Amino acid sequence: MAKFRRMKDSRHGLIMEAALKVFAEQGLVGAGIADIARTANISTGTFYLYFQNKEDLVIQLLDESVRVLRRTQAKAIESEGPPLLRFEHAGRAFFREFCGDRREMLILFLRDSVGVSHLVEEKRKAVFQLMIDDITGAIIRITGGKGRVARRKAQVMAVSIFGMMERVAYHYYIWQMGSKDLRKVEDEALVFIRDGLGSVMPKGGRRAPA
Amino acid sequence: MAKFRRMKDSRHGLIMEAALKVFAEQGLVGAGIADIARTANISTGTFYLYFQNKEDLVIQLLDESVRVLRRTQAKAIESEGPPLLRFEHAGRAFFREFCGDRREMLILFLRDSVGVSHLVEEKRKAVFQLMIDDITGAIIRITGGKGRVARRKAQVMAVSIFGMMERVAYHYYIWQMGSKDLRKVEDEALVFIRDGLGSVMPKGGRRAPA
Amino acid sequence: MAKFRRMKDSRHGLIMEAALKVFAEQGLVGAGIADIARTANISTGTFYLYFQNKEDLVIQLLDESVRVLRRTQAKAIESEGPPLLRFEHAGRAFFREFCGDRREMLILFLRDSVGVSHLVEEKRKAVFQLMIDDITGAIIRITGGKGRVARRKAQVMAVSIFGMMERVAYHYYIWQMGSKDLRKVEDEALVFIRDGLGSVMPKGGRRAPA
Amino acid sequence: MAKFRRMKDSRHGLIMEAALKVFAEQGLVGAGIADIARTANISTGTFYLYFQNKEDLVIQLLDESVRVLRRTQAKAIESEGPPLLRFEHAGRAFFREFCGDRREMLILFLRDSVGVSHLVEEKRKAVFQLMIDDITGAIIRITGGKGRVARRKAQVMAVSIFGMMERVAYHYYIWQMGSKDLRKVEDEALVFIRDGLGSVMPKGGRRAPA
DNA sequence: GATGAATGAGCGTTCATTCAT
DNA sequence: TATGAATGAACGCTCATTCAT
Repeated sequence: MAKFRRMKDSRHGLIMEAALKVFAEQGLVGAGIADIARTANISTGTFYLYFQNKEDLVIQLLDESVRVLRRTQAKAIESEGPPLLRFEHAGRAFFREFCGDRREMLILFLRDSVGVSHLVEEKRKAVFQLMIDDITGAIIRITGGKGRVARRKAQVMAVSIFGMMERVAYHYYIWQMGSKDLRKVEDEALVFIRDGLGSVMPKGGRRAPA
Repeated sequence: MAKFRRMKDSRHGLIMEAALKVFAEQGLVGAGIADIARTANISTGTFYLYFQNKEDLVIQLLDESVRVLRRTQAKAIESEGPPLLRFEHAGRAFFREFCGDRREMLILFLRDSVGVSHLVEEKRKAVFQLMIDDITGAIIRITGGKGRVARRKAQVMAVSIFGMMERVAYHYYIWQMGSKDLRKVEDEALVFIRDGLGSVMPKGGRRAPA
Repeated sequence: MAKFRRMKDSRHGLIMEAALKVFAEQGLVGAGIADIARTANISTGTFYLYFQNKEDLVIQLLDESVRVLRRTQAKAIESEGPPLLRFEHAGRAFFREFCGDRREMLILFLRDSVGVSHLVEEKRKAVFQLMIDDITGAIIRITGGKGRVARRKAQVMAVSIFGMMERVAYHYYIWQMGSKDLRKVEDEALVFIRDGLGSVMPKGGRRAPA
Repeated sequence: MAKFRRMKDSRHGLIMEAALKVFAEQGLVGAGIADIARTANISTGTFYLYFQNKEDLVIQLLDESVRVLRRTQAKAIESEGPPLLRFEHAGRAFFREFCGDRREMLILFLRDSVGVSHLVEEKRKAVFQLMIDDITGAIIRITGGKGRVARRKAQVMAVSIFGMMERVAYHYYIWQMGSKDLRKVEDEALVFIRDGLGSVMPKGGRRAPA
């Protein structure tokens, strides 16, 4: 549980941090094991003491990134207030605590791990499924929908919301295009989601944007 | 303009078709120039008569894919009816005519061209900017917003909508996860967008889903 | 059929010659692909145009060596004279035309290909079986033995004779230990075999040593 | 002398036993120091307390194997009866007590130590010389030959006989090809030798095969 | 003595790119 | 234009050996 609370504590974590940094700078393909090892101040041989191979590293990095992301989400969703507000908190946590504070993880997650190999892509599938399920559950809790139609509807929404968050993150945090006022961008994205959720809200649960 | 109306007409286009096929099957990293050449029934040497290098191929492929995508969008947006409906048509065209009919381009666009190299990533940035601008323009036309705030709002929406479409495409068309009823998925995604757009609509422009 | 009559004619053969030389000098383990390529005046990449990998090279080399060896044997066995004499010719051909003229093949065959990998060892098994069968057939022809007991006896003899030839070759040709008068060594080894064959000879087919 | 009477008594011997086992299973090249250490229940560091390096291990193993082999031979040769019979006993002892009971040593001796490195090959030369000298001595004792010609003749015979035994051992004990009735194989090999020895026997020392 | 984490030189192999034909 | 054999830099990975504890 505390295994990676501070990744730098262990050699294993140290290498992961170094890899994240190097990947963010050079891209996954452009970064060799030697680069990672150099950054982590170890030898290439030592790298293979902690990871089976480069693919294994990417998968572990993906795992860790998702663990971090879900932790921020879980904390936000457990905050006080009505469900919709807590949902909004989760969105804010994604932008601030993940995109902002763990930019390198974001880059690995959205950019470097895409289309790399069969195994990594399978891992991505699993990881996305997990995130989608989380969001789907939250939507169902908010909207109170029942039945398989409502479930599918909620799932499509979850996929949509996740896609939105991703692209906003890629656009404004990774590429740093468009408005630099990330707080406003974030607000508007969340309003968009809230209004999108409107159609499945039980009653007059929709309010004017803050 | 007519250069690629039918890619297979030219040698150049033939290679691009072959590359799309091979990339979709083996991934960009897993596919060598030799594989592409074999599929296109040419020699590796000939490949370099038409493309500077692999990167150039990817960039041209990206260009062509976006050209195709924008053509379907332009056609849909030019259809008859109120702006919101035409916007919806564009969404449908994306799913049916691009994701469905040009799956290989979709895969290149969303999977294989991600995080490949600096140059390709720059191209992606440019291409995404283009698409975002298209959508932003359409949103402004629909909502009639004015001023820089409305513009930024519209842009964030455009980014959000594009992200949604992407992830839905990736999830249901590339990974083929979740519901197999693509028509329903598509409907629900579009409803979600339409409701999201609600907050910036001039008046009671929102209707119940079809 | 004429594929390797003169190995140097083809690039493929050129590499094989180079490899034989390098292996004989540095041993199979001590010789890298780079060494072979340098000796053959090609690049490492070119090596892989002609051979799948190092193991494949060894197996092809083994194949070629055995082909050469069997050709000398076949030619000798087809000479004129009584069976026993022709058998003796084959022995002489082994020493002079294989051990003497193709020393590098001998070294690969008896030294470098031993215990290298599962695949190579399997190849060796097959190749030895072939040689043993050749000799077994010749013995049966000479002694006129019939039945399964005679066959097993002939096979054990064949294995024994082959082992003898091998060790004499290794001792005097590879290690170059003991007497330098290879002609005399060869004579005595062949006499030993002839006398050993005595026990299965039909009648008074045994003569005093020359 | 008593150092290895029971190899397992000492740590040193324990490692040697483990190495023999691992080499027989994985081949010398396929077996790493780590594998040997694991099998011997020690750490890789400890390995280097007892052996200078891998090469040293192989050389010591070769030494020990030959020591064991020569002990069985010496015991057999000291048995009662006429010289030729005692010689035959030695042959039987080789098959039963070495090939059969110490198969792992046989494998190291005939397969794994071949063509490994310059140093190991030198050791092999020395070790083979020793064995050849033993046999040469025995042959001279049996045949009563005198002079340098007889000596060379005896040496070639010794080399031949050793080669025979080797190949029979490799074929039937290591590869386990051909007849499974090892007793009969052994008988026939020994008869072959006895008859081969005939030419140098003083008088009518040759008998019909058993 | 005993450990086992750390090392790093070295290897086999790939593949985008070139160029003589 | 078209070819495809040739290139060689670059990579991932292994493993015998060392040494601080």
